[in-house]
Amino acid sequence: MPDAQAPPNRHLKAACANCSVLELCLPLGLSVQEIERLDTLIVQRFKVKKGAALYRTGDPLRSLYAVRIGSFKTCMVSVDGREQVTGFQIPGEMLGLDAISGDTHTCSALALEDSEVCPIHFAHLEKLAQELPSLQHNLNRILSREIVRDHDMLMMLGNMNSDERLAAFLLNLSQRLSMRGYSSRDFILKMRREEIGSYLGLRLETICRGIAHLRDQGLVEISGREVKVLNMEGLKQLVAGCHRPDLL
Amino acid sequence: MPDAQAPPNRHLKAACANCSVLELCLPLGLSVQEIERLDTLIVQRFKVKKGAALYRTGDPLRSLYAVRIGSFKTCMVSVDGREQVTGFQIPGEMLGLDAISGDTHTCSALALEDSEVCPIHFAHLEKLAQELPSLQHNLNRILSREIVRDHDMLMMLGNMNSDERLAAFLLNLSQRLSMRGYSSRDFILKMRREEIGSYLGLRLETICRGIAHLRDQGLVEISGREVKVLNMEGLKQLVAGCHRPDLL
DNA sequence: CGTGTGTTTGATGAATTTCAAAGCAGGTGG
DNA sequence: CCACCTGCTTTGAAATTCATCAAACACACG
Repeated sequence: MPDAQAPPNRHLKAACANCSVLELCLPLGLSVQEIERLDTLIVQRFKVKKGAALYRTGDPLRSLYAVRIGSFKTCMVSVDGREQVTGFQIPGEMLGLDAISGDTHTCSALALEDSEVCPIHFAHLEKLAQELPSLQHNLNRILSREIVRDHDMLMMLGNMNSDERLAAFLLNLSQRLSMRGYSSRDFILKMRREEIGSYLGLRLETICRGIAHLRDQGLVEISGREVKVLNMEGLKQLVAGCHRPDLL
Repeated sequence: MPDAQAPPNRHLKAACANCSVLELCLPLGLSVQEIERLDTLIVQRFKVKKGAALYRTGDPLRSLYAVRIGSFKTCMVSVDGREQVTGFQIPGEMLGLDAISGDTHTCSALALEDSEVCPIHFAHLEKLAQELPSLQHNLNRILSREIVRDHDMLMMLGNMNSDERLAAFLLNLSQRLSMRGYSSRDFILKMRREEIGSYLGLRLETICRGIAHLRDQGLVEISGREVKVLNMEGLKQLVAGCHRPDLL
């Protein structure tokens, strides 16, 4: 995962200079005027300290958030204190989409490192989207894409063994990072083994062993949080091997 | 699950007489005029034979679908032929939301019994939603709710053992059926053990054994596809016991 | 230098999958 | 109407994977 600094991709930054609502304005060809109107949504941007909550389960939905710098995990907590990580978010990705359904956040978003987000006031967004059909269309797509991602997760949890899950996780992260302009081969994990495990439905020890297996096969080199992908194709084959090639 | 006939709930039927887009028009208080305009979206409704596909992975998105009668499963298929069931849909529920993100269906929807659906032409829906803010808001919520549901599934797959998953599945189905006006205590499963297993990330044999366990505890009476819930509270305790009480 | 948090590795046991076989129900054709 | 398929379900026994428990290690920080 990236270090805590703005994404290096110049194209992205240029296209959406002042805001970081990449997800909202980039995918579709909005006009400059439209982007400027979008900018009016961004009344502020603010920092979240490592370990702090951007929002918590039960909080009323005020804003969606676009990650500008840093990274987050979203997680639900059960009575007995166990937590389930439902996702990791890196710069350019959205947070809070689950809250639209009931005007209340259904999970907590915690910063994995010192981070910065752009809040997007939801009521204003809906109002503006009403006037900008392409914005609305875009919002629909973003919501739908989240559904697709979740289905991919379900597929993974239903069909893959521990090593395959880990490989799929690394590939997915690698691909998302490269989309944002970071290296797809060298990156830093911002989360602990335990959090990866929760996300993949495994224990932290199983993650450690999985890492050892991938290392033994010469596919990756992982020491601590540093990841070097040595054999991208090999990783993909591992994932595709028993099951799905299309998860990427 | 219900037999293949229209939902018995008179209130629902009355409120949305000709269409079955319950999800779209009911949750929010639309005016009669608005509902009538919504009706214009429903150019037809059509039947899908048991085992037939409503749409398949890769099909272009033309319409979303509201299930009117019967039931469906959505599933993704891997190269080696294994399938992953990502959901079951009963009358009143929506199909196809995942296709919005890429204008292409990312899973296949197969009828579990002779069924009937209302297609909702998506381009028209977006157009109409532009003019009816409450409709748009509603669509946002529906999409978001799908995300919340998927997160609940992730939580379940990550935290629960086989018996707990099965109990949670039965409770969830029971609750959805009762929302549509069917009995929450007696219903017919329209899917095979194997499909339940795929959905819950388990093998069909494990489902069988789970059923036996629930029966031994006097919680349910299941013979073949017929389900009788004997102790609803007991089921809930089982689910809540080790993990999450809020899944319902 | 001690303390705390996070990671790694080993040994053991439990839960689930796999393999196998038998039972059951519904439908078809003799 | 019965016999016989075929597809689905149930149950048992063995094999495997993953979780649990436990201990050692690494590293950052006061």
